[in-house]
Amino acid sequence: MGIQERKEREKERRRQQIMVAAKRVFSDRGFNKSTMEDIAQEAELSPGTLYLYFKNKEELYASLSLRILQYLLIRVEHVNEEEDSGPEEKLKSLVDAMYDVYEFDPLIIINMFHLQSSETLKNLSPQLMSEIKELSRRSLGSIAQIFKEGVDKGIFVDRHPLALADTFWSLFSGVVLWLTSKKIIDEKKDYLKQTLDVAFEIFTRGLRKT
Amino acid sequence: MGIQERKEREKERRRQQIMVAAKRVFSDRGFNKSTMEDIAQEAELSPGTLYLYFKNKEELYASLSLRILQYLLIRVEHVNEEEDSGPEEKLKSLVDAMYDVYEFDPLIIINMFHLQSSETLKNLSPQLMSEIKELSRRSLGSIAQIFKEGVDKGIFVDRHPLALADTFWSLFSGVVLWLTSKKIIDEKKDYLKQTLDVAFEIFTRGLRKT
Amino acid sequence: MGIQERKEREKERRRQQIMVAAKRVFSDRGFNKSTMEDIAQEAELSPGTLYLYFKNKEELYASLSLRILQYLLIRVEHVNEEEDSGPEEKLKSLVDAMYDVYEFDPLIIINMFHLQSSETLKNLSPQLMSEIKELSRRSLGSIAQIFKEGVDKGIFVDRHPLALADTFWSLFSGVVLWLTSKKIIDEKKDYLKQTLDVAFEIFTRGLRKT
Amino acid sequence: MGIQERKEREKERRRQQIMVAAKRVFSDRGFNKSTMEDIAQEAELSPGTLYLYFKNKEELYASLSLRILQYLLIRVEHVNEEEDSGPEEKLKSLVDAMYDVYEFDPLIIINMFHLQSSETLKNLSPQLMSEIKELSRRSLGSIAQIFKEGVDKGIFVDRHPLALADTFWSLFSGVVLWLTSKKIIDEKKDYLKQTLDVAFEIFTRGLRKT
DNA sequence: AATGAATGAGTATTCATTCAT
DNA sequence: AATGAATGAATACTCATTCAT
Repeated sequence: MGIQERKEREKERRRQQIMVAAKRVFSDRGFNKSTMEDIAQEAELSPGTLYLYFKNKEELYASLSLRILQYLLIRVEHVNEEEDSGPEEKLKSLVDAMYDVYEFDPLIIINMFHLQSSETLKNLSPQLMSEIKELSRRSLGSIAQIFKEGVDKGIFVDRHPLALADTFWSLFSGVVLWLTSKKIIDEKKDYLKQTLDVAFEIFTRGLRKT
Repeated sequence: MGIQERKEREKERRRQQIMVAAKRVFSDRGFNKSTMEDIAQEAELSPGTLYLYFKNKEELYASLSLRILQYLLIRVEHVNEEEDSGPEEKLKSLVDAMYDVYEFDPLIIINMFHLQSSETLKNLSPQLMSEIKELSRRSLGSIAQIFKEGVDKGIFVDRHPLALADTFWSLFSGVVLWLTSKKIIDEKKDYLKQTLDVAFEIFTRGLRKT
Repeated sequence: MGIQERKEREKERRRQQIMVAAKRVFSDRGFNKSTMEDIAQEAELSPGTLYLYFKNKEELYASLSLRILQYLLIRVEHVNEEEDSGPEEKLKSLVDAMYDVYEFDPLIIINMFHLQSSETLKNLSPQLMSEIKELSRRSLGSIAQIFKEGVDKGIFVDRHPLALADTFWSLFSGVVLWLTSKKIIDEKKDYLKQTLDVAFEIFTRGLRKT
Repeated sequence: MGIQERKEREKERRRQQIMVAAKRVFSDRGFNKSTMEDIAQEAELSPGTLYLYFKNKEELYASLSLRILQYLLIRVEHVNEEEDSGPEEKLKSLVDAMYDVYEFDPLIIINMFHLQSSETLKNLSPQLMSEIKELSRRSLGSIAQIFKEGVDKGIFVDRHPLALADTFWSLFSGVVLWLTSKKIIDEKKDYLKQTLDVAFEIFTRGLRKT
């Protein structure tokens, strides 16, 4: 391993360290209430150091989103590659994948939502932004592929696969957001898994042709 | 009409004037990018005046949410009161009601989501907060009532009515949020209504017992 | 005096108050070492208030320059309007005017120099910038007019009046800057008036045709 | 050549390398907008290395000034050593020398001016500061010597030679600064040489006794 | 009741300088 | 000697909120 390579690895480790801290702080306080100072403290670094690895606060935040999207894409593509599964089985695997993604980082939904603000996107480097767009597009496309297979085989109702993919994703993110919200308002917990189960069950039933 | 009462009415009118302005500004720029100055200007009032009617920025925002929730509750209760309708018809009316609520104020979803931030809730007066909680609870309860009827009559699958209500609400808010988000990222438009139709159709199909 | 007018006057007074404080602080420490906090303190105001009257630090600084330029232009035009004076007398009056301008605000030279930085001009509002340019142009034009008269009457050497005006201004500003600089390096004082006298005397002699 | 000496020479070469880079960067962006990082990059060194050769940013900047002053002194003393020239010829040579100095480093004027800031001088080592003072004093003294000769021989007007030297230097630096400034404000160019010619011509004429 | 000028705490970002390697 | 990653103090600017009029 050359010096160059070792340095590269060290640098990547630092980036990860910062992202882990940022994730914790952003999760706790949300984007606007989190300060770079907070994140620096959490990472046991100085504020200045953060800027050696991320152009600005927005880009640090977006980098978190990118990481989740990457994980999401990998999982979804993996589902699509299951050779022996039919559409129904793949849909089930997809639901499992979504659980995993959520557990990998519960922030995923809020991240995705945050990216909505056009103001936000102003400070993102074009490169990072196009990466995010691309990943988002590919993930959804991959999900749509599963539905297309079901539709083509006459197993799922004949609707546009992308509309089905949007519905699937909306159902997932809607439940997560809504229950996260309720958790705080009503102080209830752990209702999430059950509701997700009910939601996906009904969705799957509704999807079947007969 | 006594002087007292006339004053009260005048005060309420002012509140409404401010809320209308606030809704426009918040819709445009989102909560964090909107300044009290902006809202005051939109309402053709001075910043100081806003504080005569609302304790702070958070409370002004939450008041908007409250108004939408009130409208939501009225619509949903109205659906429940339809004497001659069966569960399927009521579900259909409910979907129509959701469209109306969304058109009454597209911010509804984002508002609901904003309330999630625990930081936010710190600045809310206990009274306003309990009103919001109560309305939220009653609206959901009223939605659940529709599902309960369907379940009881053996028309809908036998799941907990509140879980069904949560799913219904999640599906609606998820679609709105997700497509709002996509609109900006992918520059597409008007896909919302179609996707909502597909989503609710599948949900309704999935809900039926056979 | 109407309320509107009184308010306008009050506002102008505040602007002046801030400019006086800014002038003191900038004189003391120079542009870069002066903080808005310093100026606010000197003006016995809060930092935020400064921004109610000036868009940013650059614009506050440039406003000082503008004021001096206005004074300069008035003085120089006044010289040009002397009916009974010949070019020599006007040149003498011009020198007196320059003394006055310097005493009105010794910062004038440094201000003019500061405006040189193209970086600086980026933050100026186009309006303020064009005002400064215009005043600068007119002042120099007015000075050139004096020289033109002398040249036309065959009293001054036949050189381009604008070049003579530039030389005159350069001599003045050069002496001020250089001696200001020396004052600090060598801790000498009061040498300025003498040197300016010598400088202008030689310039005037050199200007005469024979 | 001993090892000690070779090291010394190597060290001096590095210093020069840094100063060349610094001159380029400072010329481009001015003192405040230039970062040590910029200079290090231009010199193809790391920021840390700069501090091995210069105590701080101020001292690096002042070292540039010192170098120009050294060049100035050499040129001026050379003029004084012209055996067969009379005061008028020497004055002409002096003007040529000033052109050369300016071309050697156009920053000279701005450098000299920068040293004015008393804040700046706080960070200079006493040694460097006294060197600069000394060089400045000797250069001016050498210029004054030329004027003294002219005054003594009855060729130049009878004024204090040092005052004449200050005037001469002020005229030169004033023209350079003023036209540099105008170049940016009015977008004109190449007017410098002409104006300097006019300025020095008038100065020379004004200096002659009759 | 209404105003709107004033406040001042809060924060992202920069960059000269240091120091472990 | 040279590096360059890390530091953290410094600062322009914003904006929710107050309060004298």
